Amino acid sequence: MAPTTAIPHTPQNQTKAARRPPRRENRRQAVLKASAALFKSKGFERTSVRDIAAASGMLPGSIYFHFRAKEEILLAVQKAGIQHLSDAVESAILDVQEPWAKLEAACIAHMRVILGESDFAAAVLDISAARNSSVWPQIAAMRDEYEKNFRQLVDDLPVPPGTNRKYLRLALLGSINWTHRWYRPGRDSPAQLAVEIVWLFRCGLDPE
Amino acid sequence: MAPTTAIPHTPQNQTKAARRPPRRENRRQAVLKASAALFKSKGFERTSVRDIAAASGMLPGSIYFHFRAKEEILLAVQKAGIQHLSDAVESAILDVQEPWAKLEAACIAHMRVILGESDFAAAVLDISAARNSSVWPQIAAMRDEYEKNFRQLVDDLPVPPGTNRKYLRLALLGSINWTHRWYRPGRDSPAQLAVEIVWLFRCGLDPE
Amino acid sequence: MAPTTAIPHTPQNQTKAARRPPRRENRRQAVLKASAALFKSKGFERTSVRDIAAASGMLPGSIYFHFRAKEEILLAVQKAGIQHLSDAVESAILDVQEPWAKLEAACIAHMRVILGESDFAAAVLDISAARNSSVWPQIAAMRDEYEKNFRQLVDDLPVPPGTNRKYLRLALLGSINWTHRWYRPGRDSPAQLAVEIVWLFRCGLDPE
Amino acid sequence: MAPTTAIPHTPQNQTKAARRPPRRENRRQAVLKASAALFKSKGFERTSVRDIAAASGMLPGSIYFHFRAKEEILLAVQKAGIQHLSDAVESAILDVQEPWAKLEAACIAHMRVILGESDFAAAVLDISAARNSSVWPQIAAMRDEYEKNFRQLVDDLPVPPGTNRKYLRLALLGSINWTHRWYRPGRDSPAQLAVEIVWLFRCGLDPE
DNA sequence: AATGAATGAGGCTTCATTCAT
DNA sequence: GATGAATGAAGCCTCATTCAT
Repeated sequence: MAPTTAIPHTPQNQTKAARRPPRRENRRQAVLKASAALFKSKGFERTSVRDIAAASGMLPGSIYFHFRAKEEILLAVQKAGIQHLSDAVESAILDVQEPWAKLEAACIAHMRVILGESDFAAAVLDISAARNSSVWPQIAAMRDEYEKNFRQLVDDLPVPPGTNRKYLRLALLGSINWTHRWYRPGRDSPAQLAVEIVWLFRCGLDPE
Repeated sequence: MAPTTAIPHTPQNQTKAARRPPRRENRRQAVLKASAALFKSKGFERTSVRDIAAASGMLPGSIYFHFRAKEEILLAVQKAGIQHLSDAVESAILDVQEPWAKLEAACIAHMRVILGESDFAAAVLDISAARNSSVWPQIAAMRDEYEKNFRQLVDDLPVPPGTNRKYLRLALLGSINWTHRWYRPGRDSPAQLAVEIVWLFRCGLDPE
Repeated sequence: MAPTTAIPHTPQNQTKAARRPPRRENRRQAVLKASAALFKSKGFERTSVRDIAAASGMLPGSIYFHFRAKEEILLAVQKAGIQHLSDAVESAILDVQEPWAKLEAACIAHMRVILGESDFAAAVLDISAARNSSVWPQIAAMRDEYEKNFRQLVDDLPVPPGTNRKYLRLALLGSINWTHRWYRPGRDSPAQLAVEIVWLFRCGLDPE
Repeated sequence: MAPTTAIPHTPQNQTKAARRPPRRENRRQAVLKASAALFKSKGFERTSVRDIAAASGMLPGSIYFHFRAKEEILLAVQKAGIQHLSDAVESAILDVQEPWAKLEAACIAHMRVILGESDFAAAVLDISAARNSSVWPQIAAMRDEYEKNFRQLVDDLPVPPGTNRKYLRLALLGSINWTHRWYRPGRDSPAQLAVEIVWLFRCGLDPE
């Protein structure tokens, strides 16, 4: 008991061990946020480390205290973007049971992120810088891991026998991800778009 | 036969008008071909003018006899790629009348090009370098022009009333273009893939 | 005796003077040892303060508690290396009287150190970093001081009149120091090498 | 015959093929010369590519038209230095027959170069930058090749049976090369120094 | 005594581009 | 038509050092 009454006077001590890392982590996050925004607007290759430093309120050399190389920033941005997507999708499907509803919920969550304001998600969709970088293997692994969610969702769908589920999944993902090339906020929300697209796949068009 | 006897008197003129331009054009095409291949494998930004020159059998300075700037090469590559697509699609739908068959023919042609060996088409699908370049407006205009084909094809489709044809078109294009991110030559040919995807949109999945 | 009775009242003083400095001195020695090893294997310029810190189990900033600048580490390493040599030579010649035997003893001691495992001595022989540093004057002074030993030894030698003792000394030192560029532990020990070399100078080769 | 009368009007053509390379070669030599001087006075690591460019009358980027990397300049400087030595020694011993005289001639030539004004030879003797560079294997090979000359010269010497010729050679080379650490132009010339040193090895000191 | 974080200058190198020849 | 040589800006990154804590 004595200790517990003695320590309250020095709350810094307790928080020091808990706050220091956050400090560093904050700066790191600042770099990532600035980088994601720059990557989105100018592309990875056209963004210089100087740009990133300036946007993060640092000097160029300081970036290298937090990241070993420019490509490690790319990796971290991609990781964060995929994590955003993953978190959103997983929490969206948590309480949904019916297969089509579950898929729809996942698509809505996915699309809300990629069409939302997250610069991170935008970075995920621009694959070309990632594919040509030295960290592509790691990025590809994370992407695959994320796509497993959709594989499961599509596999659970009640579809006519003979349906190629792989093509179905990839066609759906293509339709959905392609939206970020043309979508502009306006009449329809990302969620409505998701619903429409899932509906297209579900019901088809042929009136006959 | 007559020409061969008539022309010999002005050999320079003829060679100037008939041989030089081809020669120059040949070199230009060589640069474009090499560039498209390099852009495909390394990306635009990671391809240097030196790389292009080396792959074209020239020295760096010589490139500038054919193009005013690196980004003009990008523009020309994109133009050629879109032209390939356009030619293929237009000739494919020429003799087809039925709307769904016509769309299918277009998709098959489109997909054959983008999944084929044309480095030019691959360059077209990597939008990010183009979007961040100074020639993006011109590239965007060409892409739009090409997509008009598909707008027409989708508009001619007999679909249930209330169908959002814009979303349908974009979803279809998304599914189709997305293939170049995952397709590997093997069991199914690009044409079969196109058929499958169009079928998905046409018939839907819901067994009920 | 008086001091020992006066001090017990201030135990802090004693521990401060007797315990803390050793601790600090230990860390300092650790830095020097790590530095000597790194300088030997990578050279002074290619060794970063970070390298030294890591090899000493510290962080970069901590080095500066013990040394004001990287070049002061170089100075300290050189000083330690020369001290090793000096101690070895002085104790080796202590009980030897005969001039040639005395020189031989010195050479054996010298060569044992420079061909031994002391990273410090190796640092001494790599003159180029030292010569280009800002602490070169101090280093040069220490080297000169050490070489005085050999000057004395050579001056005491009974040699034919007309012999240029300066050249003799420098030729001998050259032969001896050069060994560290080619010697590899094996058949002959450093001491045997020293004996051979001194013998060469003493007896000459010309059979006539 | 006709051609020979037609061509004189364009003498540039002929010289173009013969002068262009020299032009490039001249600039390359300028870089090497400036580099050797800078390496001698500041050391390789403390010499920046900017320094070299400035001393060669170029901009930093231009250096890389002539050399692929800073270390390739080091390699070229070392190569030139060793070539100087090799040429000097080979031509010096060409007409000498008697073994001791031949060795002496070689030593004189060698020492004239290393104590002369050639910045290249000075670079050769500063081994530490070379040893820590990535081009060390190539440099080491060239050095070995050069030292073979001396191996031959020492092997041809008439010496008492039991003499270790390897140690003899290395001791002699040590004495000779060490001079560049202490020699200052003055009373004795490099050649006189060489004679004295060879004499030391030949005749020994022991008056008995 | 030591550390974490940052600094800012400077390192080597690449690059698109130019231009006399 | 093409080349060789150079340019100069900018690229990524490392480094010795500092300083509040």
